Amino acid sequence: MTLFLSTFINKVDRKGRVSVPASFRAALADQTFQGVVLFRSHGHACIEGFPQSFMAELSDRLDNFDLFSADQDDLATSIFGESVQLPFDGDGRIILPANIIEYADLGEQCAFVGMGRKFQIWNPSAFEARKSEARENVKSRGVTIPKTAGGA
Amino acid sequence: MTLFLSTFINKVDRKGRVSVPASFRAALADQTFQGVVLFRSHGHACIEGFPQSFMAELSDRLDNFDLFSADQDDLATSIFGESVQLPFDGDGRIILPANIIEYADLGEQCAFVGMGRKFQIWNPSAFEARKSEARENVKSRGVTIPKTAGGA
DNA sequence: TAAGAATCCATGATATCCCATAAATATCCA
DNA sequence: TGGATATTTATGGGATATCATGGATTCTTA
Repeated sequence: MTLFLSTFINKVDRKGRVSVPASFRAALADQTFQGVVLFRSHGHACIEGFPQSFMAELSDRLDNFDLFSADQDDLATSIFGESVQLPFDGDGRIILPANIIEYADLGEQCAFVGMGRKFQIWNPSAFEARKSEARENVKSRGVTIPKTAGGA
Repeated sequence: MTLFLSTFINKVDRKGRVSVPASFRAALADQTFQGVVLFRSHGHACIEGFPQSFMAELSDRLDNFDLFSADQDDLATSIFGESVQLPFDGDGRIILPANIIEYADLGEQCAFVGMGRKFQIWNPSAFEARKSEARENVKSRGVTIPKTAGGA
């Protein structure tokens, strides 16, 4: 199992610690770096989470932009420049930095949302809204999954 | 045999456990992940069930989208965020999460309905109603099965 | 030496594993 | 072919391990 699936709501304690769901940890077990990489999402008030090994692929994908384009520069800055690498403690928890908590408006709880090869961290009630929005978009815009390469 | 066929009604015990029909398990025997992936159906008050490999395929296809595009995000949220991955215990049972039981209104029993490459889980009496509805629709609208992909 | 981090330990809840039973099915052998 | 014996299944219950969580203790380092 290597995919991040399902949604888990865990508690953020007074120290900013939160358990990464056990199944997410299992999906990260084969990594050399035992932990996650987080950065603030561009499109939403949430946090993007990746395995450390996936960051290399992200970099490759960014190279498909023109090397000196404004877009490439912006993305690289906001992703690599702002990402944080958070190791698990002995009990599978990470400590969320203050700016992350603030950006995603995380309170006592946060939602870990599986997105396949990555995941997101949300304020639970904000995610509820996001969930219906996503479902609505898929339906109304008729978004489908392309069979092979070449999708939008 | 790799298809889910026929309908089986099994008991949901006090712990929320239910046996996956043996023939369904046989259809999943070649998988690396020994278990099923479930999510709430959009069209009906039932649960959709898939082999985990199906999710892996979806993930591969999603990789054709730009990583942070709105479409990718919407699809990943509504597909992966809302699914759950349930492993078999030693006796071929799974534990149904509370929100799944609630959504499909499952009581003491549930019906596993083979649908070919996927299956559905229903409240048995709700499924009886659904069955006659489906048969009626097929008859009145003269629905048929197209020869290959991309039919009518 | 005080503030913040990292590590360690305790605990209840829950999932996982293991075994027992009974019914249904399959298998075997005279 | 008949009938006795194995296997497989679905189901229930209890023991055990895991997980999320909170708090305490040790370690850094400013």
